Amino acid sequence: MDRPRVGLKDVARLAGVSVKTVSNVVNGYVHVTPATRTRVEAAIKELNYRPNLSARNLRQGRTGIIALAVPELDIPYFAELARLVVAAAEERGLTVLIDQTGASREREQLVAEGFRAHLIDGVIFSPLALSSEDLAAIWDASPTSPSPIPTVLLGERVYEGPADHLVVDNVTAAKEATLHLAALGRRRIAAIGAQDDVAAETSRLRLAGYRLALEEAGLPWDDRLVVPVEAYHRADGARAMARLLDSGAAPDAAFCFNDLLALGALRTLLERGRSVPGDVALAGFDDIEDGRYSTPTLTTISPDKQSIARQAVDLLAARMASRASEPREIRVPHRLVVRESTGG
Amino acid sequence: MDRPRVGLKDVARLAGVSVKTVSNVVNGYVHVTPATRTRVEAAIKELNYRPNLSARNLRQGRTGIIALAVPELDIPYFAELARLVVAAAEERGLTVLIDQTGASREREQLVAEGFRAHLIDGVIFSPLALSSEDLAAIWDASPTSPSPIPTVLLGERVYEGPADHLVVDNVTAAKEATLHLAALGRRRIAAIGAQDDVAAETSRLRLAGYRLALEEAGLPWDDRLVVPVEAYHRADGARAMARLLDSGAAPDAAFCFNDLLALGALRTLLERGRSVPGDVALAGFDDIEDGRYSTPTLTTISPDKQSIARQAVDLLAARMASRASEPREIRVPHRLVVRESTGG
DNA sequence: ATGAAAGCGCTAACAG
DNA sequence: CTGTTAGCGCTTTCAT
Repeated sequence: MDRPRVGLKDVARLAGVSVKTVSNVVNGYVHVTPATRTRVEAAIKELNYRPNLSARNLRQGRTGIIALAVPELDIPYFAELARLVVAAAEERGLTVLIDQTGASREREQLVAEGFRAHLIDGVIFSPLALSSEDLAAIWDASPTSPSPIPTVLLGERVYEGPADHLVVDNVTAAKEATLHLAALGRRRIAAIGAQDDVAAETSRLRLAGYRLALEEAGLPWDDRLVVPVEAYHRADGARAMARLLDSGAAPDAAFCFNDLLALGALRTLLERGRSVPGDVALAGFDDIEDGRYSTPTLTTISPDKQSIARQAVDLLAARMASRASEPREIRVPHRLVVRESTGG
Repeated sequence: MDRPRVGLKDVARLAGVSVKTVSNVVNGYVHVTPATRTRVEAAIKELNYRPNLSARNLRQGRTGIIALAVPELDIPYFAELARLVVAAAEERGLTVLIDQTGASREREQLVAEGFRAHLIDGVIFSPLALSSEDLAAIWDASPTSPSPIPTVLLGERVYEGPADHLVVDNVTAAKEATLHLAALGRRRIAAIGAQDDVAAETSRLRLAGYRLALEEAGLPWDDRLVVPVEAYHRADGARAMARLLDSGAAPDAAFCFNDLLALGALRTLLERGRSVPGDVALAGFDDIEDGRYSTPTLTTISPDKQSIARQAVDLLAARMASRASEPREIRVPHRLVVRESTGG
């Protein structure tokens, strides 16, 4: 019951041609007589031949596999992104291997180092725990070390190195969201999602946008309204809002640094009998599906994920093709989507 | 700026040993003098050597990669499952390649046929569109064809063939959920998630459980309360509930065949000013995170996903090791989790 | 404990 | 248009 190993040679023998011809047929080369082509195809079918990808990869020096490194698959934003990236890659004949880093610095370092070198041709990387310094340390390492694996970085401009960046304008977007809350007449706008970690670039930028918005709206900065979180999950948002309410300095609005935090905060508010947006208006970031079906539906910043996925794959493909191109930075559009949680 | 290709040979030369010795060191074989081992390791580090996995795979005839084939990653149930499977596989030194079938029959057929043969050693497969007949057609095909790729099937017992099954007792679970609703005194319990498709085994089984529960509770069957859906997304649940309400034959409870449908239905109910569970009690299936943070929180059937993931990988590993084992069927435990949507 | 050499299945030169 | 042949980088006998 062992799987019979059938190779090009076997097909060639059966079809009465050479391996080269079979190879040509398999790879869809043009210069093959229809007659031989048919014969070869019949033989392939009869033997149920499958090309051995390992061998092909070995020969060609590439695998056609790219990695998508994300913190966690069950964060809806990354799940949605993953689906889109896989689809975009498929159109280009690339296979995607998804790597979950768990937002761990160690795992992310491995990814950046290209620990699966020779298995993957490139990586689309959404770093969370890694700082700019970490990346620099890895990529600028020793001059004798191989040049880094072709990489496209998602989310922030974290490193001035040989990688393309696909960035969302976090500062502007956060500012827009906060200004929207201010425009509703809210005066005590909380920010949920601050992070102490030096590597938390996203958090820093969104906080900066929040701060700018306060200034522009003429609202005072209040430390008690800025709530740090450990991670960007629903549970963290729920806890953060509970802390705010318990502190006595209750807000009348909150800008949450992602939708999951907002959904957690929403749960806490409703659980405690507050109305949204009546008592507290809520805005998030990411535009995940959940926010379109929660009650109230969630106002959010919507980055163009479709565009992120497509361009990430395009950039990576280009970079894999010609190793030596200049690093490019592409700004991804976003828009504020107003829904019920801010009375839209 | 081309990546210098460094191979075993280069390391061997630098360390002043043979390739075999380097290979031994890399693979952690025992019979190596500490002295040589150190020397080799230094050389590896200096050259930044990475073993070429394609070559290793070619030689060994296996890749250490398994596929997880699921309909869509941004269905939270599958995202959660994917995370767990990836983690479990990693513990066993396996890499997971996630395949999105989009619930398309064609794509699922490819997976079952092992279209990435020689790249993946086995597959954990959650078929949705494929019928038992489809699988039989593929696997029993011709006697000359190679034996199918080691496969573990998730979800239903779809095929009496050389694959292991990891099944949730859908009938019993659906019955439990429906009986729970009946026990609340609800008389007009809707079923959301019926599917016409012959291949929709899940739907059929959950519907069967619903029917059994009605009988046991002495409730009449009412066709108008059984709502078909196209897919198992929030939007379908929302539409289904809208249809129910518009039909005039409004239910006082609904068993939704998954949590996403329930969340969609919930949205419609709240949007139209109905109270949950006051006017309509709601139960789902899957126990995804969302249901723990919705308002009201969602009563649901919780299959042990951790156990599914772990056992799927274990079964697959065993099957890959010895091709000829008897197909096994393992029942995964589930429990009813009562939350606010049924007044828990 | 280490070395030499064969060959996994494929593609890319190069012939014919 | 098709055939022959040489490796891709690694593991694995078989020697030593």
